[in-house]
Amino acid sequence: MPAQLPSIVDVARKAGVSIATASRVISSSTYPVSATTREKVLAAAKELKYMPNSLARSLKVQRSKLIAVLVGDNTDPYFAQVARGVEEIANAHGYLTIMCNTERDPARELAYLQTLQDYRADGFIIAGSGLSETDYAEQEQINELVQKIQGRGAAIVTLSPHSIQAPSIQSDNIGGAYELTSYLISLGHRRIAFVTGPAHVTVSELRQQGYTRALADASIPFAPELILTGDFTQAGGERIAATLAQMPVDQRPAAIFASNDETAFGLMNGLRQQGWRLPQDISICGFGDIPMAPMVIPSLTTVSISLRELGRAGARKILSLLQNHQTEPTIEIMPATVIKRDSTIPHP
Amino acid sequence: MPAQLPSIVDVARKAGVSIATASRVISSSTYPVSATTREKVLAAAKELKYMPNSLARSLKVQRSKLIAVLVGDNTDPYFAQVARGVEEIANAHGYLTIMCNTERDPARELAYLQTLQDYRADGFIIAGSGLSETDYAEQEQINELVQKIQGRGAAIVTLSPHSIQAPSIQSDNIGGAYELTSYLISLGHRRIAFVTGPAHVTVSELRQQGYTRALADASIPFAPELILTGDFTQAGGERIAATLAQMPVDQRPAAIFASNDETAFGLMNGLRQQGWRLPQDISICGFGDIPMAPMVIPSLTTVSISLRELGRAGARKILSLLQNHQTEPTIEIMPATVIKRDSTIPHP
DNA sequence: TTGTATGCGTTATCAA
DNA sequence: TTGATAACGCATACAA
Repeated sequence: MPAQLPSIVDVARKAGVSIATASRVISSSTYPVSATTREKVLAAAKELKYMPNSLARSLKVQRSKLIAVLVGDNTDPYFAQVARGVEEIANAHGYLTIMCNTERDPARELAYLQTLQDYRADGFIIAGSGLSETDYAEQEQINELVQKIQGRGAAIVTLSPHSIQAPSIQSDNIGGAYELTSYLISLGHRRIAFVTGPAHVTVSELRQQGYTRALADASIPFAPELILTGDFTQAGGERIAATLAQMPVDQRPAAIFASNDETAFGLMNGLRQQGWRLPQDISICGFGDIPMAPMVIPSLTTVSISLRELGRAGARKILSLLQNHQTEPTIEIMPATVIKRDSTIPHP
Repeated sequence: MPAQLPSIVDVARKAGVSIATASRVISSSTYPVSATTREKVLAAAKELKYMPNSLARSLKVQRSKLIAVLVGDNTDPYFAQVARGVEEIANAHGYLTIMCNTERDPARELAYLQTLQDYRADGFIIAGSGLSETDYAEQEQINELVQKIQGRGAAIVTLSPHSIQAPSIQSDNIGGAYELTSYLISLGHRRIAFVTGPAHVTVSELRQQGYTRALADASIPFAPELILTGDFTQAGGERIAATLAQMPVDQRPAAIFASNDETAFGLMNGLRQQGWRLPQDISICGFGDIPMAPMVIPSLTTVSISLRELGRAGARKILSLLQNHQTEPTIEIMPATVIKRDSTIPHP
């Protein structure tokens, strides 16, 4: 038998004022209320330990102060950092952050969009799971839903390339990969392998573009056999390490650029188990600069994309969109910087 | 000029039925509705692309289907795993998970509790930030708030020792630490150091208890100088490594038990910089078994406490509490198991 | 099986 | 400056 919480009606009664005036002081409206009655209301509220019902308020004012952050997996350091940045800004502005793990599954992404549309979330930050594939089943429904969400005045921002038509803030995947590859080249490496992420994940594809361009700009011929298929996991990296060990010695790459840090860790671990010495036998680098990157031995050369700042920027964008309603799919790029560490050394 | 979304009134009108019947089929109530009218309503809803307003529903039925998960920092792998487990179960049961980073600050914890009480969250999972200190300023307010939350039928569960009086599910910190210490002893070590967490963090204190008991049971005298003060961070571990290197050789520990994995990583890194060889010069182990633990070299011996399962258990507990209203501060213990890896070797 | 009407707790409009 | 009341969108007790 749960007890009822006092409502604003109780506060008004106890203070001996109308429910309207009670509401005015509680909601700290700009509407004029005399100092004395304000005090009375405040006193009554405190005495009753009144706590406003945000659901009722949200229903009435048509904004929930809820922000959904859709991530592939909140356990992944990449998404964790982004989500943290979002929560930081959101919380500072009185918004709540709802964590949605889509598992990079469009069906789950759609389901969460739907659920949070039902809750009338004010903002949606799509942090990942951007698939380049243009024909997955949910595509159409998602786009339609996005339209409705924007139509009712809610804001959507994507933080990676995505089929969703909405403003986007992205880290400089191409530029970062270009710089990193160029750095490897400057170290004297020419046979540089690239490990992709899961199929159709756009950030991986963009990084590959940067890699390809850097090679081209250095007039290094592209070698298809040096493109290895990973999946953004450590296990995937280890699998590739096994493959690498099978390659004829003269075909082996002198350096490997893994499209994310986890994969690089898997590579390091796997290669070491095969008896390779790091970084003497091969230079390895990753992408993302997750917290563990400086900790491993040898410390990992990688690209820092300031995930937390990306999350902050996304949240700020949501807040500004909520002010001046805009839906054009503009795109802002956040800088990425190469972090040189010990896992990459000059070519012998 | 945001467009209005269709309401159930529109659906009812379009279907040519009363609001009540429309509501019955939309909310899939058990209330009998003829097949034909049901079809009409469904058709109207689909045509209007109707999406129910969860805020209104929540306000009416007095349950929000919101679960708050209070963590110290969602970026910390410990909390990330727990939160993932919570979200997994919550989502499967139609609940939304709200991420609250308290930064281990009681003031922020209180603020979030308050905010989510305002949103009438159905469940609160306090995953961390349990302080053993009994006299921080917010103590009283938090307890009072907890009473009100439980009083209105919402559920609270803590996942670590906490001053909050509520059902709790905890991993076996004492037992795990006891087993781990015993394992070190079985390897022949006698001078075993213990690195604490931040002051007053209870999980750290419990782990220390396990450590102390294991020593006592093995009749190894307790050496106060072997208790080192850490803070659960890598940087803290590195700091301690520097201290360790200063110690007279004959006073140095043969093994170190760091109260969490991050600290152990910091130790490993710091000691290596001082020229120590691992694990030959010293055995190191941690607590938590975060994803990185098997990846570092040497792989880290630690205690696995199945964080994700802890999160799941917490969420399940919330769901069951929502059924049979209970507030007694019972406590369930989840097993912890020692994971033996390469960072610990027999004493020479 | 369907419909009417009330209320969940707010805010906002209008009149006083 | 204050107050009565409608409305936000939905679910349900009660009537029919």
